[in-house]
Amino acid sequence: MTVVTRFAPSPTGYLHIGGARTALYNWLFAKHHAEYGSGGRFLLRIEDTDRKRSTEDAVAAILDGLKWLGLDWDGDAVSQFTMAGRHAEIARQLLDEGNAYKCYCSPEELQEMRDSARAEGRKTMYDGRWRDRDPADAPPGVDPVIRLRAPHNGETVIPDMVQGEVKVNNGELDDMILLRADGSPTYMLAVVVDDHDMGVSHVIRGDDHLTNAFRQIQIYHGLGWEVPQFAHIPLIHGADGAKMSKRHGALGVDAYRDQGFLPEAVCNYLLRLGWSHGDDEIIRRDQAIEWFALESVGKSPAKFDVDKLTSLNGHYIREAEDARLVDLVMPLLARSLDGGLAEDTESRLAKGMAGLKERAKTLLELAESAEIYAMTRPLSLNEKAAEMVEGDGRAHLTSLRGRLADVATWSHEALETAVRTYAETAELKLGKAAQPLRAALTGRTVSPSIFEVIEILGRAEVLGRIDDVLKDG
RNA sequence: GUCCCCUUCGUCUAGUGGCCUAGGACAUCGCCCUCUCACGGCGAAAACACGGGUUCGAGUCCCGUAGGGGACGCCA
Repeated sequence: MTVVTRFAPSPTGYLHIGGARTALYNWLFAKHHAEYGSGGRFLLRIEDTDRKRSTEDAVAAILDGLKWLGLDWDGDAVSQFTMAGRHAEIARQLLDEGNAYKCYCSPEELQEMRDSARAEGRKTMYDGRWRDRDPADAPPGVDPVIRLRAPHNGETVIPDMVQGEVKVNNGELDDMILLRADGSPTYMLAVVVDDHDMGVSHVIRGDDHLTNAFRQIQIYHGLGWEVPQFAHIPLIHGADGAKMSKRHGALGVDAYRDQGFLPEAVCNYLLRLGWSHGDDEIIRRDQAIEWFALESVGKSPAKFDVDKLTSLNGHYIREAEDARLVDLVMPLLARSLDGGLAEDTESRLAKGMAGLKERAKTLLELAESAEIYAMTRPLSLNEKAAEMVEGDGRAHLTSLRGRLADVATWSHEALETAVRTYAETAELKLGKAAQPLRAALTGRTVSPSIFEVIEILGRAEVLGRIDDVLKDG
């Protein structure tokens, strides 16, 4: 049997990190079955029935986020709103079959019902006052809502692939609204109908939907439809232990992109947040597809830890192709240097990327360290670097300038030999000579191997940068 | 308040009754490597929420307590 999963975000904002993980798990589960089972498809449905809160921008942001993460969906994204007619038709069917009824309560009346129930410590449920009332009693001029005639006795159980069997007494559940007074479907009805119509076999979503599943199962039963497999994955919590919500500082995936994270790092991190495969930490996508199973999803919520994401990101940066990193860094450099890039920045970066990427944990750090190849003369030295080219440092620099000018073959081996020879003759530790050089050539006290930097910058630029420093002061 | 769920190092987790003196990863701290910073290597510190059972034996099973979370909309 083919596995069909779906990701069903409501377009009220960006794709936040929790949603991204839900999408990842759905995608992985479908891909796993596509490659190792008897087929799998991953669908995308935009839950835009709330017209007031849904926006085009949000839809675009969500699609963008998924694409950035590399989570491609099968077929076109489905707009739930466009299915409203179908939803109403099903509500009508339920009504005709006696599994639903019209309720003429006003929103105010319901609010009172809830308020007094809570005040008295009772469950805040609809009391079913129109469940068996004669429709002839309907107040004139009031558009009714349609409610499900839910069972009052027995229990409803969710066989959940992550949470196990979760049960509730039907007495705890009230008759939910399926169709609003204006004829539009509620979320509960719409999800069930759409999942059924789209042939969804596995509903993998956040744990905050677990209690919704009870009600949805009742709708499936009312319709006589087969209930899909459920898998409610634990939520991601913020540092304070509460659910990561948008108003809680949860960031959109675009924010992580802007902070210099690679999509593969974000995916790897998200995958490991709540799921594990023994002691494995670095898990490439193809490996994830092979290994992913709902059985190994944990049951407890996890806190988001940027440090670990950052560490993973450093790993993936080191592993990334140099050319790709150059492409990612160039626009960042253009921005930070305000367009004033050295002419051969790109070719220098191509040569220097191997040394650069080893030292960066984010693309932002990478771009910052890459500035040494992009800046035009004269460089401005930071405070510590400026100190380093004073006094002894200045003297060494002067000597070193001469030695470098005389190096026959401009290779980092020959350059290193030249500098080492100088240090030995002057009876210096290599660092005493290397640091002033680094300061003069990069304006900083930290950089890739200074010999590599010298080679890449080229003789003219190197001598020029040294002269700039020796000139002033 | 009611219902549902969760509980192993600071964090993510391994662990499915004996292999646990509880393993790995991130973070932290030391040492090594070293032209700086990283990377890498080695090492340290760090956890089974608590209380009862069941069992020859419990981190692993059961019950309770505490703590945390989620859901209780004509939102999704």
